[in-house]
Amino acid sequence: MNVTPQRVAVYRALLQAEDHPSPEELYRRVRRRMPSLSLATIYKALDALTRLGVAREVSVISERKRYDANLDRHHHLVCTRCKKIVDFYDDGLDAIAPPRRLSAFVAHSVSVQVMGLCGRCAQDTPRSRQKGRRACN
Amino acid sequence: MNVTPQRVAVYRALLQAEDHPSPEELYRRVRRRMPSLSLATIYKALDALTRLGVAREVSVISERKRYDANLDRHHHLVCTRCKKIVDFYDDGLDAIAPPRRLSAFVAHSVSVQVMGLCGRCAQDTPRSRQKGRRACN
DNA sequence: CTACATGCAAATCGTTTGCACTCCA
DNA sequence: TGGAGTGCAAACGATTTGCATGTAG
Repeated sequence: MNVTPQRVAVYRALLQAEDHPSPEELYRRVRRRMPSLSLATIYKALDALTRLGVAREVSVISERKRYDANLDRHHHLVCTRCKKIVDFYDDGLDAIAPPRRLSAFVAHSVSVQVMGLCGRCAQDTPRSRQKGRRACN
Repeated sequence: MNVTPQRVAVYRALLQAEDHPSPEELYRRVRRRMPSLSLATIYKALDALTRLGVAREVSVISERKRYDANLDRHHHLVCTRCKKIVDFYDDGLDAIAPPRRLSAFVAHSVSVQVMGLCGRCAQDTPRSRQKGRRACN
Protein backbone atom coordinates (compact mmCIF):
# COMPACT_ATOMS: atom_id res chain seq x y z
CA MET A 1 0.00 0.00 0.00
CA ASN A 2 1.35 3.33 -1.13
CA VAL A 3 1.14 6.90 0.10
CA THR A 4 0.15 9.25 -2.70
CA PRO A 5 -0.88 12.90 -2.78
CA GLN A 6 -4.41 11.90 -3.76
CA ARG A 7 -4.82 9.51 -0.86
CA VAL A 8 -3.39 12.00 1.54
CA ALA A 9 -5.78 14.65 0.27
CA VAL A 10 -8.77 12.38 0.61
CA TYR A 11 -7.74 11.31 4.07
CA ARG A 12 -7.17 14.90 5.16
CA ALA A 13 -10.55 15.95 3.88
CA LEU A 14 -12.14 13.07 5.71
CA LEU A 15 -10.36 13.94 8.94
CA GLN A 16 -11.45 17.54 8.73
CA ALA A 17 -15.01 16.66 7.86
CA GLU A 18 -17.56 16.58 10.59
CA ASP A 19 -20.39 15.37 8.47
CA HIS A 20 -19.65 11.87 7.22
CA PRO A 21 -19.32 12.94 3.64
CA SER A 22 -20.24 10.83 0.66
CA PRO A 23 -17.66 10.15 -2.04
CA GLU A 24 -19.24 12.84 -4.21
CA GLU A 25 -19.07 15.35 -1.44
CA LEU A 26 -15.42 14.55 -0.79
CA TYR A 27 -14.81 14.90 -4.48
CA ARG A 28 -16.23 18.39 -4.45
CA ARG A 29 -14.05 19.35 -1.50
CA VAL A 30 -10.78 17.77 -2.48
CA ARG A 31 -11.03 18.94 -6.04
CA ARG A 32 -10.73 22.53 -4.91
CA ARG A 33 -7.11 21.93 -4.02
CA MET A 34 -6.45 19.21 -6.56
CA PRO A 35 -8.51 19.85 -9.67
CA SER A 36 -7.08 16.95 -11.61
CA LEU A 37 -8.46 14.44 -9.15
CA SER A 38 -11.10 12.12 -10.53
CA LEU A 39 -14.14 10.69 -8.82
CA ALA A 40 -12.97 7.16 -9.51
CA THR A 41 -9.82 7.88 -7.60
CA ILE A 42 -11.88 9.04 -4.64
CA TYR A 43 -13.65 5.72 -4.61
CA LYS A 44 -10.40 3.84 -4.89
CA ALA A 45 -8.75 5.93 -2.20
CA LEU A 46 -11.67 5.41 0.16
CA ASP A 47 -11.43 1.72 -0.43
CA ALA A 48 -7.71 1.83 0.32
CA LEU A 49 -8.21 3.85 3.50
CA THR A 50 -10.88 1.46 4.64
CA ARG A 51 -8.71 -1.57 4.01
CA LEU A 52 -5.92 0.21 5.83
CA GLY A 53 -8.26 0.62 8.74
CA VAL A 54 -8.06 4.39 9.12
CA ALA A 55 -11.52 5.08 7.76
CA ARG A 56 -14.75 3.22 7.63
CA GLU A 57 -18.12 3.24 6.03
CA VAL A 58 -20.82 4.51 8.28
CA SER A 59 -22.77 1.37 9.00
CA VAL A 60 -24.91 0.77 6.01
CA ILE A 61 -27.01 -2.29 6.28
CA SER A 62 -26.79 -3.24 2.68
CA GLU A 63 -26.43 -1.87 -0.77
CA ARG A 64 -30.06 -2.48 -1.59
CA LYS A 65 -33.23 -1.31 -0.04
CA ARG A 66 -34.70 -3.80 2.36
CA TYR A 67 -38.22 -3.77 3.67
CA ASP A 68 -39.95 -5.07 6.73
CA ALA A 69 -43.62 -5.43 7.58
CA ASN A 70 -42.81 -6.20 11.18
CA LEU A 71 -43.50 -2.95 12.96
CA ASP A 72 -42.80 -4.23 16.45
CA ARG A 73 -39.86 -2.79 18.21
CA HIS A 74 -36.95 -4.93 17.26
CA HIS A 75 -33.35 -4.87 16.26
CA HIS A 76 -31.19 -6.45 13.63
CA LEU A 77 -28.31 -8.81 13.34
CA VAL A 78 -26.62 -8.03 10.08
CA CYS A 79 -24.22 -10.46 8.50
CA THR A 80 -21.62 -8.28 6.85
CA ARG A 81 -20.68 -11.02 4.47
CA CYS A 82 -23.88 -12.49 3.05
CA LYS A 83 -26.04 -9.52 4.03
CA LYS A 84 -28.59 -11.65 5.79
CA ILE A 85 -30.61 -9.67 8.29
CA VAL A 86 -32.13 -11.42 11.27
CA ASP A 87 -34.48 -9.81 13.73
CA PHE A 88 -33.84 -9.99 17.37
CA TYR A 89 -35.78 -8.79 20.33
CA ASP A 90 -34.24 -7.48 23.48
CA ASP A 91 -36.02 -5.64 26.21
CA GLY A 92 -32.76 -4.17 27.41
CA LEU A 93 -32.08 -2.60 24.07
CA ASP A 94 -35.67 -1.49 23.76
CA ALA A 95 -35.23 0.40 26.97
CA ILE A 96 -32.58 2.60 25.46
CA ALA A 97 -33.81 6.11 25.58
CA PRO A 98 -32.24 8.60 23.29
CA PRO A 99 -30.01 10.80 25.40
CA ARG A 100 -31.73 14.07 26.17
CA ARG A 101 -28.81 16.33 25.62
CA LEU A 102 -29.24 16.09 21.88
CA SER A 103 -29.78 19.80 21.60
CA ALA A 104 -32.42 20.36 18.99
CA PHE A 105 -32.54 16.87 17.61
CA VAL A 106 -36.00 15.31 17.79
CA ALA A 107 -35.62 11.57 18.12
CA HIS A 108 -38.23 9.29 16.67
CA SER A 109 -36.74 5.89 17.03
CA VAL A 110 -33.64 4.11 18.09
CA SER A 111 -32.34 1.21 16.13
CA VAL A 112 -29.58 -1.11 17.07
CA GLN A 113 -27.66 -3.10 14.56
CA VAL A 114 -25.31 -5.83 15.56
CA MET A 115 -22.84 -6.31 12.78
CA GLY A 116 -21.03 -9.58 12.47
CA LEU A 117 -21.07 -12.91 10.72
CA CYS A 118 -23.94 -15.35 10.64
CA GLY A 119 -23.19 -18.90 11.66
CA ARG A 120 -22.68 -20.14 8.19
CA CYS A 121 -20.41 -17.32 7.08
CA ALA A 122 -18.39 -17.48 10.29
CA GLN A 123 -17.75 -21.16 9.71
CA ASP A 124 -17.13 -20.75 6.05
CA THR A 125 -14.28 -18.30 6.32
CA PRO A 126 -12.43 -18.92 9.51
CA ARG A 127 -9.90 -16.24 8.75
CA SER A 128 -10.15 -15.15 5.17
CA ARG A 129 -11.57 -11.79 4.40
CA GLN A 130 -13.17 -12.04 1.04
CA LYS A 131 -14.80 -9.14 -0.64
CA GLY A 132 -18.24 -9.22 -2.09
CA ARG A 133 -21.49 -10.87 -1.33
CA ARG A 134 -22.14 -14.51 -0.78
CA ALA A 135 -25.27 -16.52 -1.25
CA CYS A 136 -26.33 -17.79 2.12
CA ASN A 137 -29.95 -18.69 2.49
CA MET B 1 -54.95 5.39 -1.43
CA ASN B 2 -56.35 2.37 -3.15
CA VAL B 3 -56.43 -1.36 -2.49
CA THR B 4 -55.34 -3.27 -5.56
CA PRO B 5 -54.46 -6.93 -6.15
CA GLN B 6 -50.85 -5.96 -6.74
CA ARG B 7 -50.53 -4.08 -3.50
CA VAL B 8 -52.20 -6.86 -1.60
CA ALA B 9 -49.86 -9.38 -3.13
CA VAL B 10 -46.80 -7.34 -2.26
CA TYR B 11 -48.01 -6.80 1.28
CA ARG B 12 -48.77 -10.49 1.74
CA ALA B 13 -45.35 -11.47 0.50
CA LEU B 14 -43.78 -8.99 2.85
CA LEU B 15 -45.79 -10.29 5.79
CA GLN B 16 -44.81 -13.84 5.08
CA ALA B 17 -41.17 -13.00 4.55
CA GLU B 18 -38.79 -13.49 7.41
CA ASP B 19 -35.79 -12.09 5.67
CA HIS B 20 -36.30 -8.40 4.95
CA PRO B 21 -36.47 -8.86 1.24
CA SER B 22 -35.28 -6.36 -1.31
CA PRO B 23 -37.67 -5.14 -4.00
CA GLU B 24 -36.07 -7.51 -6.47
CA GLU B 25 -36.49 -10.43 -4.15
CA LEU B 26 -40.13 -9.59 -3.59
CA TYR B 27 -40.52 -9.31 -7.32
CA ARG B 28 -39.23 -12.83 -7.75
CA ARG B 29 -41.63 -14.13 -5.14
CA VAL B 30 -44.77 -12.28 -6.03
CA ARG B 31 -44.36 -12.88 -9.72
CA ARG B 32 -44.85 -16.59 -9.18
CA ARG B 33 -48.51 -15.98 -8.43
CA MET B 34 -48.91 -12.86 -10.54
CA PRO B 35 -46.66 -13.11 -13.56
CA SER B 36 -47.85 -9.88 -15.12
CA LEU B 37 -46.53 -7.84 -12.22
CA SER B 38 -43.72 -5.46 -13.05
CA LEU B 39 -40.75 -4.45 -10.98
CA ALA B 40 -41.73 -0.80 -11.16
CA THR B 41 -45.05 -1.68 -9.57
CA ILE B 42 -43.23 -3.38 -6.72
CA TYR B 43 -41.33 -0.19 -6.05
CA LYS B 44 -44.50 1.87 -6.21
CA ALA B 45 -46.39 -0.54 -4.00
CA LEU B 46 -43.63 -0.53 -1.40
CA ASP B 47 -43.71 3.22 -1.41
CA ALA B 48 -47.46 3.14 -0.91
CA LEU B 49 -47.24 0.62 1.92
CA THR B 50 -44.55 2.67 3.58
CA ARG B 51 -46.57 5.86 3.34
CA LEU B 52 -49.54 3.96 4.68
CA GLY B 53 -47.42 2.96 7.62
CA VAL B 54 -47.77 -0.81 7.36
CA ALA B 55 -44.25 -1.43 6.11
CA ARG B 56 -40.98 0.26 6.50
CA GLU B 57 -37.52 0.37 5.12
CA VAL B 58 -35.02 -1.40 7.29
CA SER B 59 -33.07 1.48 8.69
CA VAL B 60 -30.82 2.61 5.96
CA ILE B 61 -28.77 5.56 6.92
CA SER B 62 -28.78 7.08 3.53
CA GLU B 63 -28.94 6.27 -0.11
CA ARG B 64 -25.28 7.00 -0.59
CA LYS B 65 -22.17 5.64 0.95
CA ARG B 66 -20.93 7.74 3.80
CA TYR B 67 -17.49 7.59 5.32
CA ASP B 68 -15.99 8.42 8.65
CA ALA B 69 -12.40 8.75 9.79
CA ASN B 70 -13.43 8.86 13.42
CA LEU B 71 -12.72 5.37 14.67
CA ASP B 72 -13.68 5.99 18.26
CA ARG B 73 -16.66 4.16 19.54
CA HIS B 74 -19.58 6.38 18.82
CA HIS B 75 -23.12 6.43 17.57
CA HIS B 76 -25.15 8.39 15.12
CA LEU B 77 -28.03 10.76 15.06
CA VAL B 78 -29.52 10.53 11.61
CA CYS B 79 -31.85 13.17 10.32
CA THR B 80 -34.33 11.30 8.18
CA ARG B 81 -35.15 14.40 6.22
CA CYS B 82 -31.91 16.10 5.27
CA LYS B 83 -29.77 13.00 5.88
CA LYS B 84 -27.35 14.83 8.11
CA ILE B 85 -25.47 12.46 10.38
CA VAL B 86 -24.16 13.70 13.69
CA ASP B 87 -21.93 11.74 16.00
CA PHE B 88 -22.80 11.29 19.59
CA TYR B 89 -21.02 9.60 22.41
CA ASP B 90 -22.72 7.74 25.18
CA ASP B 91 -21.07 5.46 27.66
CA GLY B 92 -24.34 3.74 28.37
CA LEU B 93 -24.79 2.81 24.77
CA ASP B 94 -21.18 1.80 24.47
CA ALA B 95 -21.76 -0.66 27.26
CA ILE B 96 -24.30 -2.57 25.23
CA ALA B 97 -23.09 -6.06 24.81
CA PRO B 98 -24.54 -8.10 22.03
CA PRO B 99 -26.91 -10.61 23.61
CA ARG B 100 -25.26 -13.97 23.89
CA ARG B 101 -28.16 -16.11 22.81
CA LEU B 102 -27.53 -15.24 19.19
CA SER B 103 -27.00 -18.85 18.31
CA ALA B 104 -24.17 -19.00 15.84
CA PHE B 105 -23.96 -15.32 15.08
CA VAL B 106 -20.52 -13.86 15.72
CA ALA B 107 -20.90 -10.22 16.66
CA HIS B 108 -18.19 -7.77 15.76
CA SER B 109 -19.70 -4.45 16.58
CA VAL B 110 -22.86 -2.84 17.78
CA SER B 111 -24.05 0.35 16.28
CA VAL B 112 -26.86 2.51 17.48
CA GLN B 113 -28.67 4.91 15.23
CA VAL B 114 -31.09 7.42 16.55
CA MET B 115 -33.43 8.37 13.77
CA GLY B 116 -35.25 11.65 13.90
CA LEU B 117 -35.15 15.22 12.74
CA CYS B 118 -32.32 17.63 13.23
CA GLY B 119 -33.20 20.94 14.78
CA ARG B 120 -33.53 22.78 11.56
CA CYS B 121 -35.68 20.17 9.86
CA ALA B 122 -37.89 19.77 12.91
CA GLN B 123 -38.55 23.48 12.93
CA ASP B 124 -38.97 23.74 9.25
CA THR B 125 -41.79 21.28 8.92
CA PRO B 126 -43.84 21.31 12.07
CA ARG B 127 -46.24 18.76 10.65
CA SER B 128 -45.76 18.33 6.96
CA ARG B 129 -44.19 15.15 5.69
CA GLN B 130 -42.40 16.04 2.53
CA LYS B 131 -40.62 13.52 0.46
CA GLY B 132 -37.10 13.84 -0.69
CA ARG B 133 -33.98 15.33 0.57
CA ARG B 134 -33.43 18.79 1.80
CA ALA B 135 -30.32 20.89 1.88
CA CYS B 136 -29.46 21.51 5.48
CA ASN B 137 -25.87 22.28 6.19
C1' DC C 1 -65.75 10.97 -16.78
C1' DT C 2 -62.07 11.31 -13.78
C1' DA C 3 -58.54 9.95 -10.87
C1' DC C 4 -55.54 6.69 -9.85
C1' DA C 5 -52.78 2.34 -10.74
C1' DT C 6 -50.29 -0.53 -13.86
C1' DG C 7 -46.60 -2.07 -17.09
C1' DC C 8 -43.18 -0.98 -20.07
C1' DA C 9 -39.15 1.35 -21.55
C1' DA C 10 -36.11 4.97 -21.10
C1' DA C 11 -33.68 7.83 -17.99
C1' DT C 12 -31.05 8.68 -13.86
C1' DC C 13 -27.79 8.16 -10.24
C1' DG C 14 -24.22 6.12 -7.58
C1' DT C 15 -20.63 2.96 -7.99
C1' DT C 16 -17.40 -0.14 -10.35
C1' DT C 17 -14.42 -1.62 -13.96
C1' DG C 18 -11.14 -1.78 -17.99
C1' DC C 19 -7.53 0.29 -19.90
C1' DA C 20 -3.84 3.33 -21.40
C1' DC C 21 -0.55 6.14 -19.26
C1' DT C 22 2.70 7.73 -15.65
C1' DC C 23 5.74 7.37 -11.94
C1' DC C 24 8.76 5.80 -8.85
C1' DA C 25 11.21 1.79 -6.76
C1' DT D 1 11.48 -2.71 -16.04
C1' DG D 2 7.48 -3.68 -13.33
C1' DG D 3 3.85 -3.09 -10.07
C1' DA D 4 0.94 0.27 -8.27
C1' DG D 5 -1.87 4.43 -8.77
C1' DT D 6 -4.32 7.71 -11.64
C1' DG D 7 -7.85 9.57 -14.85
C1' DC D 8 -11.00 8.83 -18.24
C1' DA D 9 -14.88 6.68 -20.22
C1' DA D 10 -17.72 2.89 -20.57
C1' DA D 11 -20.31 -0.52 -18.00
C1' DC D 12 -23.28 -1.80 -14.39
C1' DG D 13 -27.10 -2.32 -11.11
C1' DA D 14 -30.61 -0.37 -8.44
C1' DT D 15 -34.17 2.87 -8.47
C1' DT D 16 -37.15 6.37 -10.60
C1' DT D 17 -39.80 8.51 -14.10
C1' DG D 18 -42.80 9.43 -18.28
C1' DC D 19 -46.27 7.88 -20.67
C1' DA D 20 -49.89 5.09 -22.90
C1' DT D 21 -53.30 2.10 -21.36
C1' DG D 22 -56.62 0.04 -18.20
C1' DT D 23 -59.94 0.15 -14.55
C1' DA D 24 -62.90 1.25 -10.60
C1' DG D 25 -65.62 4.44 -8.58
